[in-house]
Amino acid sequence: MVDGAGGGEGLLFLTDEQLRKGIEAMFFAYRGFTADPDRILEGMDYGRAHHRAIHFIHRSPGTTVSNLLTILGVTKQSLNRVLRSLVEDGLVEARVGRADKRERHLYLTAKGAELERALSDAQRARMRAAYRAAGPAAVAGFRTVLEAMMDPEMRRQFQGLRDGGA
Amino acid sequence: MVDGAGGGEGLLFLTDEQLRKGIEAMFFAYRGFTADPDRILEGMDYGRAHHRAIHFIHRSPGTTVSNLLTILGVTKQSLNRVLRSLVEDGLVEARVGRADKRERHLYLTAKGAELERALSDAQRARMRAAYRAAGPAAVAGFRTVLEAMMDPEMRRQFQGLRDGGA
DNA sequence: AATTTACGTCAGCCTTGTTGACTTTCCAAG
DNA sequence: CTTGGAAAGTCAACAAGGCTGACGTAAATT
Repeated sequence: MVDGAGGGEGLLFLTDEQLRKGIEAMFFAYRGFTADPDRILEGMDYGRAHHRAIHFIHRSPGTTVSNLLTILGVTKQSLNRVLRSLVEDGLVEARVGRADKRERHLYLTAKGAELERALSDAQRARMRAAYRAAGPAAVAGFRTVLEAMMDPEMRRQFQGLRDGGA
Repeated sequence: MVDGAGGGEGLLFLTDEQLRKGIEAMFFAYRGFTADPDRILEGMDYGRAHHRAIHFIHRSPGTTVSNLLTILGVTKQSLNRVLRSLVEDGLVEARVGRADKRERHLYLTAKGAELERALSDAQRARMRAAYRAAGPAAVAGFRTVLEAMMDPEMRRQFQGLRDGGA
């Protein structure tokens, strides 16, 4: 740490300069964060939007389109385009709900799970390297600040999902 | 911290589940991170791309188009579209270099600086709140992990820029 | 003089967001 | 039972902002 962020000073480390560095760190880090999956996806007909859909279907199998809409924060029309191509290509299966036939429950096929694994392996590898380099205490701080940065609604989503809810 | 990331255990806290949570935290936090400026920009003719250009011109006044290209990681055609509208609208001034007349040195006008302030005030307010809620130790960890997550080239950019430099 | 560099621009394409209009299904009130 | 609204999902059309390719010009470099 070049500057005083890590010092033991009490409270007044929140200069505009400190905050600006945090902002830029988010910007550059997010680029790294998405770089590996983007590289895998390029050349296929898919993009980041497909990655996101696949990720959240994987982690909550059987979730509905509406659920996904809330989590991803896009319009249903936008999500639909992505979902349609994934279904057509046999990566995702959309089963009509038996309780409510309006709903589509989403599942990854074997092929979809395979792509999911390739994508998340790449992303996890970077995450793992960063975590290892930074150490457990830094990781805890990282997670704390990220949670504090979310919109309250998204934070609830995030925390709720952690306990494993579809 | 709900799970064991913050514990004092030696090394093996890097389960796939831990990593997945980190990945999702990045996703949700980045949404929050961009939400406030996006809200300000919507309605104007500008978007996130203009925000990024304005931000980096503000922090490195007199920077050239090439510099900006490297930092932002987009093509010149893409950046040019953004820059052209900012210059036309009188938010950015592009002065021909006196040492090297091929270069254009970029500066914010008073009007541009005003928008920059509105945007970064909003973003800093969120950052400040998150920092305050998380505390100094967490902030240090946050920055450490983010830096470790960047591509090496971008990390150099980031660290270089911290010491002040166009 | 020839080449390279920095920048600008035109044209066209792709991904991924948006809104608007529409169907099918469910449910609840009359 | 019917009807009317709400909810889930689909199709169409458009906009922002990435991209590549091709080309032009002025200035610097060799």
